[in-house]
Amino acid sequence: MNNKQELPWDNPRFRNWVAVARACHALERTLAARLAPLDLKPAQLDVLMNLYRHPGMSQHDLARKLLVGRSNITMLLPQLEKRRLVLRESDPRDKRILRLALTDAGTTLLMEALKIYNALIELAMAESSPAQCDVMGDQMRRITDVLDKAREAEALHQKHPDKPSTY
Amino acid sequence: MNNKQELPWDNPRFRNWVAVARACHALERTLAARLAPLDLKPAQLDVLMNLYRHPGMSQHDLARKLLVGRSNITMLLPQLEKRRLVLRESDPRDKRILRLALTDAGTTLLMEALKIYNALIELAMAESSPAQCDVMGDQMRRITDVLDKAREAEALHQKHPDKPSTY
DNA sequence: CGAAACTAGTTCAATGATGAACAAACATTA
DNA sequence: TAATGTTTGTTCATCATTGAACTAGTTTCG
Repeated sequence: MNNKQELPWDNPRFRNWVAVARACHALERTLAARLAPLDLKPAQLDVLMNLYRHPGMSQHDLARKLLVGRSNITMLLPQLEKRRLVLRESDPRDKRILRLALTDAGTTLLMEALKIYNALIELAMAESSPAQCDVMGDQMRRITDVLDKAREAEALHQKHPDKPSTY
Repeated sequence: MNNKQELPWDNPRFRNWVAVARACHALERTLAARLAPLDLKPAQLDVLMNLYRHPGMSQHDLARKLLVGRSNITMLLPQLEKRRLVLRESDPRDKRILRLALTDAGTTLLMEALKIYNALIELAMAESSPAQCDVMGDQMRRITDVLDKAREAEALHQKHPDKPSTY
């Protein structure tokens, strides 16, 4: 029996990544609890954050940024629109596209939520020096890049179920 | 107008944490795609991993480890039990408790899944040195600790909806 | 032009996660 | 022992997320 097969836990990268996943999950859970008074969920906060940074985004762009399906955005936005936090208007140049932007109320609520989010992050990372933080952030950005490229590469090999296959 | 109010994005900790969240989400998504051939989801892999490391766990312990509700475990386990990956047997000392353990098939499947997971992590973190990795992992473990303590502290201030309040 | 291919957004059924309320098995205390 | 409270796991209604199929608008190119 291959009993001495190397366990992934012996791999520092593996062990440390598991810690990342755990911390991420824990922080998201805590964030959800602290955002509850604003009647806002982490997913909605992500939307507001992205619209603040990139006003005029299309829903497709937003879905790509958030790494979720387009249909998710479709389900998510009407709630925010009804609460007058987000504006959705058709692009005159391309009638398929809906351009998204925050309203003033949306911006105000976002700032409230960001205070909460930022305070939580400060609490969680209080003992991490800025230098350590940057080392971590750089690694994370590299990871995101690698995975984006991997996703792209794989996308070439499997046809979209939407589009008719081009044989 | 308080137009010069400090944006969280100016805070290195905030900016770097956002990168963590993005990377985590991206990796989880990719992992889900690569686990699909095994008919296994990330949440199920988490269960198998924990049962491998801590055989004989109760469902409650497992829920705490995974940071999910107990009901989630109740919904998750029967699938794995039907696939003969997990054993669930009542503790003779305390008939409320169900002790969990992997079957041989469960262990085998776990090892397959871990190969995939480990390969993905190696790909994603290929450019991170072990030292950087450890710096990152240490920070993450600190974060998890801080948040666990915060959760504990808050738990004292709100009664369980389960239990009758003790006034 | 006009047919074919593509793109943006929506709908919908299936699946997952959540928390409150519950039942049964223990623990504690009088 | 009886009464009360606590812990474990389950049930269930609700909401979130997903991907496939669909509509409508746009581009490509013969």
